Amino acid sequence: MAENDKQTEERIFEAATDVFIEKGMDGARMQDIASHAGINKALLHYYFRTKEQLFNAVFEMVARKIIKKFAPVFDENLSLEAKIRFFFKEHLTFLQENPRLPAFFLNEMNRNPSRIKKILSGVDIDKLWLKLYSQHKEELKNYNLTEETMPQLLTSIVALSVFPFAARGIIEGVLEKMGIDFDKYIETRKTFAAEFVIKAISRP
Amino acid sequence: MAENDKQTEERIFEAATDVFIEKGMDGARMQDIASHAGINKALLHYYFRTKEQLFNAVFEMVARKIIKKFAPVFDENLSLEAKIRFFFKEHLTFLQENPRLPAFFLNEMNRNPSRIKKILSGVDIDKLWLKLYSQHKEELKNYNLTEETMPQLLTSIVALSVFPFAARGIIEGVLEKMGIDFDKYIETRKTFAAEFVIKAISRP
DNA sequence: TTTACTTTTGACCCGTTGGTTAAACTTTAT
DNA sequence: ATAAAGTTTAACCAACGGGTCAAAAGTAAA
Repeated sequence: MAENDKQTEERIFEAATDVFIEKGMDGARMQDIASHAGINKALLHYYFRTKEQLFNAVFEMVARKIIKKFAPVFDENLSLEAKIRFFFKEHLTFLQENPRLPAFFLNEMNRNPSRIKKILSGVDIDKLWLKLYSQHKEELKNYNLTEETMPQLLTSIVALSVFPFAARGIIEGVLEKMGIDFDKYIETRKTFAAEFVIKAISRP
Repeated sequence: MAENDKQTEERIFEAATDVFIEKGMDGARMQDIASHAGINKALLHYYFRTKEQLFNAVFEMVARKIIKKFAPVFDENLSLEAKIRFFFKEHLTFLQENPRLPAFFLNEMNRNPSRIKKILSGVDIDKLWLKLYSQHKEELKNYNLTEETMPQLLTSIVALSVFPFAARGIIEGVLEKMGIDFDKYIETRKTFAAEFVIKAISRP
């Protein structure tokens, strides 16, 4: 039973994840989730009392998954340049496997800004920030970067990786018109973005 | 009457724009729009038969507004570097005045990908692309950029400008934790992003 | 002032949707 | 075997939400 339990609850959770990511909280229908899981709507409410609760469970899992993907950058013992290359390769591969995550996450974040604090409270951003900064203090000086420009640099790096998926529809449409394949474009991007950033921060 | 007509219809349109941008198509309620416009729900349907129709009107207007902001870059007679600086200043200022546009636009685009073709069909992307490329053929050669890397470069530029607003919630939250103001961050970004890109494409 | 027309409204309709309930069915423990 | 506990279902409910309608209010021309 604990067996079957897990199975049913997990089936529900996976179905919910799929539907919520595709349609968003507002667009998703409980009946749709139930059908996807191959069960009754009442059973859905038996495992997750309300739509809100179910959504929260899914969203938190997605948030954890996303944040986890940023962590290695702080741990790996690599030079700054190597870290940048490492990040784009790893992160873009992750997004290739989960192409709808950025749009879903960003949208739900905007829909309900109060989540931000909750998610951010779980991570000591400032600590990580300082850690990264002190790890590469020497290099950064070499690159002519101050502590002040760190937010600009880091958001730029994330932007270059995430944006193509957040705006996938339009980008795919534009690329298509010029005979370029999106997957190929992303593959190229893994190295392009890294070299782009490295060159941008290098001394002339 | 034609006077009052315009007034009412315009009030409705503006109210609809506000509500749709804030809540999205799925989250918006006709009653909410009516209240915002200070009118009856029936009157709403008198001017715009259905929710879909009203939404389409709003969305098309937003799309035009956004696309219009990209056009000048192709027309201005400036060097590539000047164009890059011009773009970031102009575009980020535009987004400061319309901070919710990116999230709304991207989300609705993902929700209904068929819009993409319709919007893209209105613009000769490939022509503009070539125009931009031929305008700066000499410089690009100088910068060591080929025609192949143009998509990577252009999407990167857009990403650096749009992403901070598409992910505003999170970025604002992170910045806040380190005592940085979002508006200040954007102000800094106008020059940072431009210099970042210019340096990235410059020869060593 | 009457007539013809447009604009605005309150009341109503009805399909959808999140959520409930009571009973049937399974499993586990005694 | 049987009682107790957990699991699953069909049927149901209330309210929400887009959309309609007929009548009232306003406007302009004859």
